[in-house]
Amino acid sequence: MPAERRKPAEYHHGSLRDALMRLAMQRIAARGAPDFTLRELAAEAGVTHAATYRHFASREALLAAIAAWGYRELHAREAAAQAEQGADPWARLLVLPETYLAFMLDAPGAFRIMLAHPWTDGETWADARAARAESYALLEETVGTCQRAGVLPEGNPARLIAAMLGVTHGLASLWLNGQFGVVAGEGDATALIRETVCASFEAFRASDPLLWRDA
Amino acid sequence: MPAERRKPAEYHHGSLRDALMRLAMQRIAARGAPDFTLRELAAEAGVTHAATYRHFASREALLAAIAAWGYRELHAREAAAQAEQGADPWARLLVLPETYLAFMLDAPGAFRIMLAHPWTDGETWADARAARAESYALLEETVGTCQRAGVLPEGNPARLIAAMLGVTHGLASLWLNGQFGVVAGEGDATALIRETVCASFEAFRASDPLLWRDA
DNA sequence: GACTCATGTTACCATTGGTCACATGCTCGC
DNA sequence: GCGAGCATGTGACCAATGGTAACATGAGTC
Repeated sequence: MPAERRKPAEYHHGSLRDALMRLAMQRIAARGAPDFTLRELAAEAGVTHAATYRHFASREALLAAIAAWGYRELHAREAAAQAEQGADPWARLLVLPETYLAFMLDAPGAFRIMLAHPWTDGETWADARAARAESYALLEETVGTCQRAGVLPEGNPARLIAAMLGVTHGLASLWLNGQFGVVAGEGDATALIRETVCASFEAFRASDPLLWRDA
Repeated sequence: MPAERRKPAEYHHGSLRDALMRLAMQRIAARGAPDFTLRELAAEAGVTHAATYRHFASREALLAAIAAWGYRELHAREAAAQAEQGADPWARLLVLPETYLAFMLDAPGAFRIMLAHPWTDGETWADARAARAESYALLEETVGTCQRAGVLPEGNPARLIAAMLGVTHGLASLWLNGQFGVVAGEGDATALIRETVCASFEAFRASDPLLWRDA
């Protein structure tokens, strides 16, 4: 981490914005909550806390920037993973939760802000919201393709999407909050999660189309 | 809310602890995050902020108390709902997410602390953790009964539980964080959630037992 | 080499969570 | 019925925090 800290001789940091985001994500991941201090972050970057306000309008804005980055990165990884899968719609669908969970392990700090942090309304989170919408659109599109190809049951796609997003996001959320041990005991939780998500998707695929029809 | 505020004449509030918890839950529900101030809470209860420390060791302890109360209340409601269902194992299982989601609508403030707030380690959250474990045990037991009765596929119960808890908790979490509109558009989100959870459970019930077997 | 703009610093502020010594009043043994 | 003791509330105080503003420094440009 001393890589972040500039030598005192230099006045300008060079990439303070990125450094602050990295440090914040490290701390969120380590402490399980965004309970760092701007002063603490700035100090580790070798800078006064007031300097942070040159790059982020507020502490909350730092978090929002992390969330936006996270959703964009996730979206990029999902798109790349789908490209590798070729044309098989089911493979392209299954790769989404896979990437989602892998990203959670790679960047738990960002993930926590993305899905366990209350985004207060207002301008601050607008960018993050846009990035999130993009990421969700990919899932919608992929599910639509699957339904048209007959590899997912007919019915209201919103229901299928909700179910899939629910399992994936739900297990991720449980894992992030350390609530997973309660239900699954010890052992390789991440493998269990991946396999459970996959099993659920298969269950949805083979399910009765009547289940997903609107009332 | 003036019910909370004692008349200035009286020195003792009478039930300050409960009043503070109620007020905190109101604010969390309204603001979507536990970003209230102890002073603000105390003022509305008609009391100095220092008085709160007679009832809670810290701000965090207040949140922990709310979480513990929430899990105990949830557990009580689940047990009561099951009792009403008689002996049918499947009905007793389905009533659990139903109660879970209904409680979320009744007490969104508590719910948010229960599942979207990082419980830092330590003594503070010990009570909440115990209450949570109790609540989860009920699900485990019910799923076990269903498997033995043949209304749920064979296989590692931990996987089935994870899947069920995943959808339920995941959709609840998405709803709480206002992320549900992104996938489902407008309309009665709560009905969609309930029905999606139910559909998922049915899909799991009718699924191939091989899906849930350990690798 | 002077102008300028981005970036960082110092000094400052109000607010917050938390503590402490003191005040008040309910309750229970006598 | 009354005094002691304990739970509960108060007021004054503290260090730390997020945030702001005026000033300093440096890099790039003409």
